[in-house]
Amino acid sequence: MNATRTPRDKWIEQGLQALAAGGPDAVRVEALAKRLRVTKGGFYGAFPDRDALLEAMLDAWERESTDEVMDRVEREGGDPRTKIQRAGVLTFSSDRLLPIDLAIRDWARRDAAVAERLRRVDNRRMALLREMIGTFCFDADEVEARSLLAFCVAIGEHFLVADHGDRTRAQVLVRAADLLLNRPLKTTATDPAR
Amino acid sequence: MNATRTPRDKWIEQGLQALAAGGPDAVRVEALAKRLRVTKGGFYGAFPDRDALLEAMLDAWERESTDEVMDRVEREGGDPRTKIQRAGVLTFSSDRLLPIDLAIRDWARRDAAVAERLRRVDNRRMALLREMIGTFCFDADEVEARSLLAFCVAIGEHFLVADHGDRTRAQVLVRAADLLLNRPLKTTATDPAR
DNA sequence: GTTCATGTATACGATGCCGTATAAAAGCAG
DNA sequence: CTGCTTTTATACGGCATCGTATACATGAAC
Repeated sequence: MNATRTPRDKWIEQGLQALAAGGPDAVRVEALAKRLRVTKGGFYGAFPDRDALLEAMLDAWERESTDEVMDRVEREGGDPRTKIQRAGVLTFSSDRLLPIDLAIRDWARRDAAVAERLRRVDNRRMALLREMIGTFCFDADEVEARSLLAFCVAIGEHFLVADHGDRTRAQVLVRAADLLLNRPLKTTATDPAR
Repeated sequence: MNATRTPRDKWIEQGLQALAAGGPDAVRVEALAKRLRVTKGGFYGAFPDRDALLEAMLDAWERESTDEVMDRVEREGGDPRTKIQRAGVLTFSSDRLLPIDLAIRDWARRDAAVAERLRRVDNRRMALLREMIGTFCFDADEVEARSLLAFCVAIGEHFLVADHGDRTRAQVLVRAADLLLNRPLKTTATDPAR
């Protein structure tokens, strides 16, 4: 019936890899074909044109990075903090999803349709963050601010190249997470006494 | 003596605009020539090849976004917080520098040489942040964490598309800045009493 | 105004890419 | 095995781009 020797999914997956590695401009039909050890002949049977592949890639990414992650987070349960941490791990520690995510963010700066998709995804992630931070912080404005900070650091961290002296980036991130996610947020500082 | 009708600088500037608008792949000799209302004939008198232009663009950007900004910050003086805020304004509120900065960050994820330049720039910015935050926070680890948070939000903010309900992004950012940069960092929350 | 250097236009070959057309090949049904 | 369907290879036209070559134009020096 349907043979489908190298199916749509293979093109989409290879396209996402190319996107992650070189941005949307790197998603080129013939290059993907080469990596699939095939010529582009079959591509135009699976997709009308290159734009259709880009759309399908975005569909796949959106589904994978919302529904699938959320499903797993909910299914495995746990308290709010555990859930949000798992969501973070599932998307931002994934060698697979993270580079795609970052590439799409840059892409979204130049393409309104991509930005619209990213908005849906980001809003769901922000909702998770709000929920978690709202369990220990009761000022709605501050919840929003902390959520934004947490999200920005999860993303922005990968766009910074600064060093931290003796410390590793991971160590600094742990401390930053403490500041944002621990209840008292006691500061070391400012000793009004002296 | 030297005529230089459309000099190197024009090509570099136009190249940076193209970079900001479409990433490194958008820096194409003939496209730049068109925008300069010229053909590419003269380009290869000013640069040996396209790569030389990219290098020159990075040189110009690096100089402009470190030395020039730092010079102005130092020259105009003020207390630490004023200085760091001015540095932030000069680079991240500039309609000119900001898009270039973001494009270079994405570029750096794929090109080690670009990443090395960005490292120099980011390290100088982090030094400013540490200096400022160190004026009210005396735990070195926390200074580092807050500096990273501040930097990440300055960058990451532009890669997020989430909404914030009734609030504007700017309002949430103000609150976030309060959390990071105001001394007590007292949290609303957690009332250990109840 | 003549001369010279330098920037500029135009034409060229080479490459890489898209999308189409057509023929070969490989799987499936009977 | 035969015939049909689906995937693949190959070849093509068209376009954009790079970098080179060469002739033209323009400003500066004299």
